[in-house]
Amino acid sequence: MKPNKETVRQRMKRFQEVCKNEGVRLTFQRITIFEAVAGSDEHPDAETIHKAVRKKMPTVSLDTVYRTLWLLHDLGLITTMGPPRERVRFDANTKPHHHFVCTRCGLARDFEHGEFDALKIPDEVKAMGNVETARVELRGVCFGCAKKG
Amino acid sequence: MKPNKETVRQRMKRFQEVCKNEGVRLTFQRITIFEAVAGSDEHPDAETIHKAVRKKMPTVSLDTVYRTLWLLHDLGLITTMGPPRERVRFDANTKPHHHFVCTRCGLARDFEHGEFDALKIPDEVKAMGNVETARVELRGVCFGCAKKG
DNA sequence: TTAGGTGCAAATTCTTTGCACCCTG
DNA sequence: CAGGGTGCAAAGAATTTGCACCTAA
Repeated sequence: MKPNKETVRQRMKRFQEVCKNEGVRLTFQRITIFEAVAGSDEHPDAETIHKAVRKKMPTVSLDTVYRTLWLLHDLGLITTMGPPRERVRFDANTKPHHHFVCTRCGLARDFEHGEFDALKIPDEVKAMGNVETARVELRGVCFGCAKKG
Repeated sequence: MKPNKETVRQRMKRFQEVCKNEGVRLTFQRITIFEAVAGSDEHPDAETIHKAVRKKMPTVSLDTVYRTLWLLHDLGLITTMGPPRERVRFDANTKPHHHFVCTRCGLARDFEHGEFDALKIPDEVKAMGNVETARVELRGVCFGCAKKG
């Protein structure tokens, strides 16, 4: 489930390239924070990421984590998802993908599915604007929660 | 675009029935707040709703608006959508529907589309849990924003 | 009548900002 | 070495809660 070494390596590489191209400095904080997001598939929120990076970098502040996450977001290196009533959550998977979200525990899992990437846009929507991305969000109860009753 | 009289009437009726069934009291505040959401298609946030209901009910407090909205949500009478980095927005359209969201101005428009309601759930996701709802979110730039450059 | 609902104000929670010092390029 | 980046502390915005009074059923 967790991104494998190779995936993480690719993401780090792209991160470094984009930063160089955009003239964004590669600081220890940014590298460590991006690494944390790139190595997780749990759509962590800012505070979770902060806790994780503190292990390598005990003095990093939460506000730097926020600043860095939104910077990475603006660079197109990570995306966000905001299940209502929860904190914003971050995701280093920038390939087209979709979500399964458990309405009970908040578990959010990515999945890729070519069919969903290629949905035919209804004319009604074409009349609203230019669609750039399509994301399907499937909601339900995960088996973990279902078991607990 | 705006829900027509008949739609609003139906929503109000359902609201009253559900409240009766669930033993939830029909207060002036609740009626007015639900009416405001039911009569809008703009996915207003709590503060927008507060401003709107104040016209009819100048003393209503923002916290009552919040409490009422989440109550309506828990009763299944309204749903929420949370575009990242924005406030939670509410929606009285509980029929299966999907969203077009402008990434520039935040415009969010509902659309119905049978094909999207009936998406075939991938086996991979069936292994995660029981899917209850499927919602497609199309993101792009609306024509209003595209024009402004 | 009476339990549930409301308004007020204060508390929380999450997130952002100003500023002086620091470090990458 | 210069300008972007960081940590700290404090501000801000959105949302929730405690409590005494009020009102729908």
